Amino acid sequence: MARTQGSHSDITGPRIRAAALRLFARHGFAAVSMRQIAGEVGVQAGALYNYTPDKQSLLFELMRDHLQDLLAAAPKAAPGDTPLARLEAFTRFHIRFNTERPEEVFIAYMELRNLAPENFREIEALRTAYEGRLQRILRDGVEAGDFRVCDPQIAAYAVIAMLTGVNTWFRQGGRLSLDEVETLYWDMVRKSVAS
Amino acid sequence: MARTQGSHSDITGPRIRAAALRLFARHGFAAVSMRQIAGEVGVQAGALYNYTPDKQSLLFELMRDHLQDLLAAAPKAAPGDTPLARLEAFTRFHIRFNTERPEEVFIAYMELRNLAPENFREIEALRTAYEGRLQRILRDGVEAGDFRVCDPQIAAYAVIAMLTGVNTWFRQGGRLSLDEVETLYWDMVRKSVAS
DNA sequence: GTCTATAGTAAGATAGAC
DNA sequence: GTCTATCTTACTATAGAC
Repeated sequence: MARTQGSHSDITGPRIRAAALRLFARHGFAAVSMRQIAGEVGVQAGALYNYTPDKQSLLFELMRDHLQDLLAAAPKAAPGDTPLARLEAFTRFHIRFNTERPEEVFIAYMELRNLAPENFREIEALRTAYEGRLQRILRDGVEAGDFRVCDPQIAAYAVIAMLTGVNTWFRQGGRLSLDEVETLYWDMVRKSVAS
Repeated sequence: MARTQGSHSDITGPRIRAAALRLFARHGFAAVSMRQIAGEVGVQAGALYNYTPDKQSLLFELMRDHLQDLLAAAPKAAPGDTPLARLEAFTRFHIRFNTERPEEVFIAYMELRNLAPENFREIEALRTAYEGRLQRILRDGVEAGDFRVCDPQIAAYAVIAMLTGVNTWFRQGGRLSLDEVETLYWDMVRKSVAS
C-alpha cells in the first residue's frame, strides 16, 4: 500500500473509518495503534489527524453512527398493527440488521468502557432509546391481553440479549439461512411472551 | 500501599490475580499495564514475574479457572429428573453462578480475542462443553415429548445468551431480588421451549 | 521475594517541509 | 493533504543487588 504524496481527502476519510472499524472489531480499541490504522489505509500516522482530532473520536463516531442507523432503520408501528405483528417485525429486523453489520455491533457492545464519560452517556442514551421501542411493544401487548409478561423492562432485556446473541455464531453460508434463523428465533420469542 | 522489602509469597499470588481480575474487567486486558496491577497489589512491576511468566498467562489462567469452576458447579442430572426439572435447575444455576462473579464472566466473554491461539482453543473447548450440557437437556426433552425445539443447538445458544444477559443490568440491592430474577427468566425459558 | 534500574520497543500526537 | 521527523510518555520484560 505504499503511496507517494498527493491529496485524496474525499476517499481517505471513509477508508480511515473502515480500517478503524475492522481493526477495532478484530483486536480491540486499546490494542490497535494509530500506526496500524494508517498502514491499512496506506498513509502515514500523522495524516490521520487531518480527519480525526484523536483516537477516541474515531471510536465514538463509529459507535454513534451505528446506533443512529439502528434507530433510523427500526420498524415503526403503523395504525392497526397488532402487538404480535410489531414484535415479529422487531425480532426479524433486529436479527437482520445486526447480522449485516457484525463489526459495528461487536464494537458497540465491547468498547463501551473505552469511551470518555461524556461520549459514554450519549451512546447509552441511544441504546436506551432502542430498548424503549421493544418495551413499548411489550407493554402494549400486555394491555391488549395478547402477551403475559410480568416485567416488560426485564423481558425486553432478555429478548434483546437473546437476539443479539445470534451474532456470536451466525455465519453467511452456514448451515442455516438468515430466513431460517429469523423464524427459529421468532418462534422462541413469540412463545416466551405468550399468555 | 507503599511496602518495604519482604517475602509474602503466600498472599501476593492471590492478590495479583484479584487485582488483574478487577482491572481487566474494568478497563480491558490491553488497556491495563503490569505497573497498574503491581500498584494495586503494592509491589513493583518486576515482582509480578515471580508469579506469572507474562501478562498473557495471567489472563488465560483467570479465564480457565473461571470456566473450570463453572463446569464443576453446574448441576448434574440425577436418575429420574425430568427434562423440565433439569432445565429449571440449569436456568437458576446459570443466573446465580454468573451474577455472583460478574468480573470473571465479563472477562470470559470480552477478552477471547486477546488469548494466544493455543489458549483460545482450550477456553473454547471448556465453553463448548458447558453449552453441551444445555443441549443435552433440550434434546432429552424433545425426545420425551416435553419440549418443542426445532434446533436444539440454536435453542441452547439462544437460552444461554438470554441468561448471560442478566449480568449487563442486574445489581445486588436493586429493584429485584435474585430469586425474583431467576423466576422471571425461568418463566420465559420454560415457555420458549414449550410444546 | 522484592527492590531499583534499565534495555528495548512502541505508543499518541505535533511541527514544519513539500 | 501527506510526508518525515520527532517529542514525550509508557509499555513488557529482564538483570542484579539485597
